[in-house]
Amino acid sequence: MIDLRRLRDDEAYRAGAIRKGADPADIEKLLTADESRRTTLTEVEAMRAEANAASKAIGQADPDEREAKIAAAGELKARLGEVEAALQTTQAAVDEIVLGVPNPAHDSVPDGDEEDFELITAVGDTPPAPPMDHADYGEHMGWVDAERGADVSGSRFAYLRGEAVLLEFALVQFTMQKLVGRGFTPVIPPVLVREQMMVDAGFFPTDRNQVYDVTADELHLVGTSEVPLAGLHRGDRLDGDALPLRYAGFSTCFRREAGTYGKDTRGIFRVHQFDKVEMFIWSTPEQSWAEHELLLEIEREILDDLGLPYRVINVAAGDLGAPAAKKYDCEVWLPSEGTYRELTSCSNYLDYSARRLGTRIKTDDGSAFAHTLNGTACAVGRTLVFLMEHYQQPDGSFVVPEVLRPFCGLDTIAR
RNA sequence: GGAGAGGUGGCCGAGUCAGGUUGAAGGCGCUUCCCUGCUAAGGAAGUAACUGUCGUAAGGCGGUUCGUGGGUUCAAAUCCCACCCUCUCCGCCA
Repeated sequence: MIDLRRLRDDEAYRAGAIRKGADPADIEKLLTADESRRTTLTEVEAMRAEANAASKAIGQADPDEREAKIAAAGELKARLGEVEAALQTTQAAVDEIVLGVPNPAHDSVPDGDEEDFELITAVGDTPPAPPMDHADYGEHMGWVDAERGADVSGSRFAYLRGEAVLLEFALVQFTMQKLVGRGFTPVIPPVLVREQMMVDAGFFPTDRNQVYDVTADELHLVGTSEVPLAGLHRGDRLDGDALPLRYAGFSTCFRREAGTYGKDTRGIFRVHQFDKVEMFIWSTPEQSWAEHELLLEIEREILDDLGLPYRVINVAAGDLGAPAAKKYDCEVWLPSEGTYRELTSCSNYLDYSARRLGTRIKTDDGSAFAHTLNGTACAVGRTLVFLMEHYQQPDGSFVVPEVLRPFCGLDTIAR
């Protein structure tokens, strides 16, 4: 949620929101609505003070004065009711717009849209297409059964079988071990959450149609463990000395992928269900940019360890999600398509999410909102896609990346 | 799934079944000071959050909050309704 006061007072802040595509007219409307809300609030509070004083006086009044005083207080209350109704109206006007205003982009974020990213670095060679793309190769190895998946659950569902499952577990173990070494606390969170959690984590109402609902119990399947990880400190007052708090969540992720018909229909590149290790950090405002770089460093290290060629981009303002002030994408070379495709990313939300979550940090002179950051450590299914293309051999066999061998006990898998 | 008990400030815990100076007794913890070779013990004072507004500031004046949301009332921690959560017992279960 946007900081209304800063939006009012800080020109650059406002400009950052507009760079992300916020309508300047909406912002004007919001500021006007908030102005009128605060005026009305002052009025209401003055009247409440009067009413409170009147009630208090009744408690101390002589019995014979009571009747008159109660009647007077009653009138006061009626008038108060009218002004309170007006307050509700202005508050509703603010609420309607405020959740739609995105977090302003950071100064270091380039202007523009999807294609206007800033290239940070590119690592490794970009090989030509292998004999089989990942979809064919998955079938060849008996690792992916998309047909049966579709029979059982519909399109974009697949069975993962055989060594692919062992590779999945190896990836998870490898990633977790690395993160524990970096001071992350491993977490397996709930994957079904209440509506309020979705709202507080910033996914509702904007991404409602991407989420599966379990209507009978009014629960929602999370699209990422970021949601329940955000809930881990909702409403807390954190001790500044204990920060940063780093969590590594492992969970299955469920996404409806509405609006992607026809895109990425081969194999398991884009599916409704996959497993992911997600990093989530609670930080002080002073530390958060350093933590953002740390997330990128870890993501790069994982890709380096897996021997995948990739590039890092600084995503342009217009292509950032609403809560992110800055986001790096790590895009890995997908040989069959001859292009880089997103595998991981990391974002700094600053205090945008914490404001809604109500997560504060105790400070000497009061409190401040925490900063939250998140990043993909390993999106398992999609990582397998890249491994299948980069590690398949001309004879159809598969060479297991060095770093995964200790975790799955395999080195070369022949067919 | 059935039956009960309960959710109060950083923590413990009164107050709720006679609604009114109770934002909330008492204790613990914490901060400052006094005493004291040091420490412990003892003594004194202070100690909720959020928010509006005024002020350069210290701070002042208000509002809101006793699980959450509604309701009754001039007035609600206290009464009513719904929901959430925790605990105990029974049943069921990986």
